[in-house]
Amino acid sequence: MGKPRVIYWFRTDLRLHDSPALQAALDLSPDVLWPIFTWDPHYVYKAKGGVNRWQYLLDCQNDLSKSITKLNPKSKLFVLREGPQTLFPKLFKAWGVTHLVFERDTDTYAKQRDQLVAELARKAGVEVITRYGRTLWDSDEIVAKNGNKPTMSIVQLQHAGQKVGQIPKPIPAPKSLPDPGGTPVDFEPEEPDRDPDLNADFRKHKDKTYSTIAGPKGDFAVETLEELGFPPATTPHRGGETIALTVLGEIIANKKYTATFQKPKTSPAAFEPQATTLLSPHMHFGSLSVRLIYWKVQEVVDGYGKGASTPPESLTGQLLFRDMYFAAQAGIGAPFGQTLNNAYVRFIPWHLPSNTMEDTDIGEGPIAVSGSYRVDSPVAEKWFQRWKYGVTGFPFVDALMRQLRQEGWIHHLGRHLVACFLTRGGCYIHWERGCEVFEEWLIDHEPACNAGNWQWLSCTAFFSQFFRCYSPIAFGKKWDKSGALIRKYVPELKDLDEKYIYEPWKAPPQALAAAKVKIHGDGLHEPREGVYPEPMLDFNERRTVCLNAMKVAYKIGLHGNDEKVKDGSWKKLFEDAGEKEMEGAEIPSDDNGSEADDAEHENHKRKRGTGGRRKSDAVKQGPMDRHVKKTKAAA
DNA sequence: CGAAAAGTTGGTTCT
DNA sequence: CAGAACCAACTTTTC
Repeated sequence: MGKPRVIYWFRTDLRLHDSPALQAALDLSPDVLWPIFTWDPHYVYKAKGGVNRWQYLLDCQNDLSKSITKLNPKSKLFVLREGPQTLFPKLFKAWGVTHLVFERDTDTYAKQRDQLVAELARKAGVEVITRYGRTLWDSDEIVAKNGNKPTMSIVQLQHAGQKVGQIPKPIPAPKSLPDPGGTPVDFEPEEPDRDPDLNADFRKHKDKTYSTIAGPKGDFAVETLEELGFPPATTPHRGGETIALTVLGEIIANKKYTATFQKPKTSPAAFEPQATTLLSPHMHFGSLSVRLIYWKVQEVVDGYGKGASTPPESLTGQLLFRDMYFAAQAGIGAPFGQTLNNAYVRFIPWHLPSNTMEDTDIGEGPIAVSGSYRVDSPVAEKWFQRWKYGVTGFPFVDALMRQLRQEGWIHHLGRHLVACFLTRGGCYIHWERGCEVFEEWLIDHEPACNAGNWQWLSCTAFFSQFFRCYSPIAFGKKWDKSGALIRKYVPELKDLDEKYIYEPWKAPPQALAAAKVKIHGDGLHEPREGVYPEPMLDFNERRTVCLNAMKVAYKIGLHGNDEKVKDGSWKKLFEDAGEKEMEGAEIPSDDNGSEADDAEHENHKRKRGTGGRRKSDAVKQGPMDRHVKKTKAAA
């Protein structure tokens, strides 16, 4: 056998610093090394991601490619426009590959994809080498040390982490890279299944991807938004390892900020600058190593002496929570992101529940939830649309939701507020609906952290003190009395008196006239200029309803894997307990119900299957990141 | 084992 | 206006 001819497959580790897998590739002393990125059809078509996250990905790829070229002018990031599942067998042969090296991925879809690729490599006689560097500790090792159970609390994670051992120290970036070999692509390209293209609505024109493997110019260049058919991004946040390292450098240069950071004391209303580090999207794309952050911060903390904050509030504490969610995901597996078949999450009969694969007749797989949901209550559906598009009539909620949609990022505590409001603290809508919206819009969207946090905030798992309920009025006021965040993101209210900025429906006519704003309608239909919607619900009333309903649900104590949850007999338990607020029960409302059907244009209707549910229920199609493997149902 | 304390980040009222 | 007491009461961890 000749000298190693190595493909380094970049995926969610778009960096050169502290990459154990890249180090492993270089340790082979390769004759040639191709740094490549493949277009995953799941990412392009099946995962709903707004243009802002795409922009961030392209930023990371462009920066990485430049950094590679700096180390070796003959090399760069070779972007191949075909799915890895079909591309690799052809590539192994055409390029004479001996080794394939990559960083292990974490979520269910990615693990299945990697398993398939490893099998294809084995058949082609290509050796596969993987390393792990996505979290502080290897999540599988954490699970093993936690008694083969998912980590459902930070204490469990900390104890398991101690048993696993010291967090690996960062590996320096390589000083040189081998030449790439030849890159013939004289084989038949294969287009992936584009149906459904969950991003179709966002595209300006049909995407031109997959027409040629090496891209429009045949040079394996990084793709553009134009090529993907997307309009320009709206986010001010930009990606790439160079920026990430600069930002990290600035953070640790401020020793006091770094060493005394206390998350609960950072303001969700701060935006220029924001109160937290905004390193999460860099961690998501792997343009910054979490271990590098950990050790750089720890160094500052060690040198700071008295007064430094400690986990879980401190900066490193935030990283521990991230690891906790990854190890929870690793321990629970495929059902982690859903209620159904998940023994670790409570069953609560929220409105707008997910359809199962059975419900929709689109097959079955390790993921039991189809990505679509049932409209059990027109009022709830309308509340959901108003929440999603930032027209609830509660200015702080709306400011946060609009900031999220425009910029792809909001402060963690802001996420708490809007999540609590949608679920247990207002609308009583299923956390999976909110999880899907975040999945679509967050530039730092991480399946494990997103689902975990939604479970936390809805008191479904990880957290249970449901009587602690965020107020859409009081919570924002505490941080931002003058309403600066509202004035920026809800410009209709920018001139309203401070006294009414959190509750504009209470403003007297003179105050509204002075601010040139009318309080009217539901925000979904009227022109937005000069008009701000009425509050969509009575918060205090709904808070009481939700809290009581949560109490009943906790007492009944069903979990996602209970037979009663699957066969629908849960309903009798709740009815016997005298509970009225639950899936299938219409929400009493003065005027909200009548217009609810109008909101339906936002989503495609999907044909219903035989799930034993009422035929009249409307069905909505949502994102399908968790929708891993669809095979036609046998029957 | 059982009781007590703790748990990343609530709200309101009173001092 | 900062801080404590209270609200009503969950699960996990510690002692």
